[in-house]
Amino acid sequence: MERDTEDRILDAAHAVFVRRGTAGARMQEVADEAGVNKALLHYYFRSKEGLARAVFRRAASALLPRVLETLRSERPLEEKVRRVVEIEIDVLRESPYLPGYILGELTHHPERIHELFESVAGGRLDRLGGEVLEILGRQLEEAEGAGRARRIPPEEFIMNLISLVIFPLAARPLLRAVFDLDAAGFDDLMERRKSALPEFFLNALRP
Amino acid sequence: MERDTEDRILDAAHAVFVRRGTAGARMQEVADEAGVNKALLHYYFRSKEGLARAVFRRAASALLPRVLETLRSERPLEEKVRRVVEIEIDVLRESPYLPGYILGELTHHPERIHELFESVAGGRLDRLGGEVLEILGRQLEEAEGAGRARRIPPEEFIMNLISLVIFPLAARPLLRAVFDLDAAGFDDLMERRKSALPEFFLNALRP
DNA sequence: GTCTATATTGTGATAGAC
DNA sequence: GTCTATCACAATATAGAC
Repeated sequence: MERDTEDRILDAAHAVFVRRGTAGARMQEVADEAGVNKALLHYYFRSKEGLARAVFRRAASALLPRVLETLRSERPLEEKVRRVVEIEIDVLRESPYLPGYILGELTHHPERIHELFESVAGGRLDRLGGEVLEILGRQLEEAEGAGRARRIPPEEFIMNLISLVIFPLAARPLLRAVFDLDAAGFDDLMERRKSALPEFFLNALRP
Repeated sequence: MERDTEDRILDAAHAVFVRRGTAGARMQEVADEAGVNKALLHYYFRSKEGLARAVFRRAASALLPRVLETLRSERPLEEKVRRVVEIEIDVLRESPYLPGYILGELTHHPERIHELFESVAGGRLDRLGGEVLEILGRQLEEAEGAGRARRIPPEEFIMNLISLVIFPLAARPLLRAVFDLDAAGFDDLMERRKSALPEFFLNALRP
């Protein structure tokens, strides 16, 4: 059965906007990709800006919520690290343009951060962030008390983990050039990273 | 004394293109910022694409060469780590949009990677990359032999170091939102990072 | 080298038939 | 809801005077 037209348009817009960036995307290309007429895009989303917001919200939803939920859970730290790494690498293998798109949008349209807020935790990203910090802070203190970890603030924990996972995928073309890798070589590198990265990261936490 | 007109235009274009992204930048805005007429931009750079290439090359030159040179030198590993962190944080404090711009451009115009090649090492980025890998590989082996480090491939060393330095600056608006920081709070975080990050990273290398 | 004026095309958006 | 036709203007690029 055919999907809803609105959904088809949003799917098409997602593909086009993420690949080209909002400013570089063309409404005509979205219409072609969705197999409908340009006018329909305006019927459903009123303007290019409206479509851009919807796409950005959806893109952010694909990346953030699962990671934040994992970090907020009561699993042990070691498991959190392994899960976050695996989730992100798997999601982004299917969507190689996603991290570059989000970082580019945040840079060139900083006001889009509001969309990101609304796409997560019902607009209370700061509150969710606070919860995550609290839980991680507690876990890190416990690990420190038990001599299993050195002292490290939860902000640093999150920032470093996310950096290590996302950046190589956002900088894919650059890394491929510097390391002289073809597409398959890069995929191998990422597959190895699923175990190498947790090892590296957990080693950094040792006392 | 007045600078060269061509330089003034390139400076203006750099400011505008980095802030707006290539697709979002307007030639009129560049002309206004440079204090000249639109037509002059075409006189010096022929087309918007020509200007975009010049800007991208220049932006890449601000980030990559110093880091690659540092990594290629014969300094001890510990010092390399500290220097790379300090250089990048200082450069990017002055140019907050730079990493997001570069990652966005690489995502939306992957062919720009050629500009990046030419801006570094006279077009032999892969060769320079190879040299860096060789030197770092040797240093890491020595450290491993002396029991000062665990086994880690040089690709992983570079990838992880660069990720940890650049990503938080590229994702600045996101981190500010999640951690609920104002501009000054974020600057503090980065200043602390100059010592916290080398500590974290070097700890990860221990056997 | 630098400007004004203009050509030309691209692009988001709307009106109105079906 | 979906289409065709068209508008209005934005944006790159060029011609030609000074």
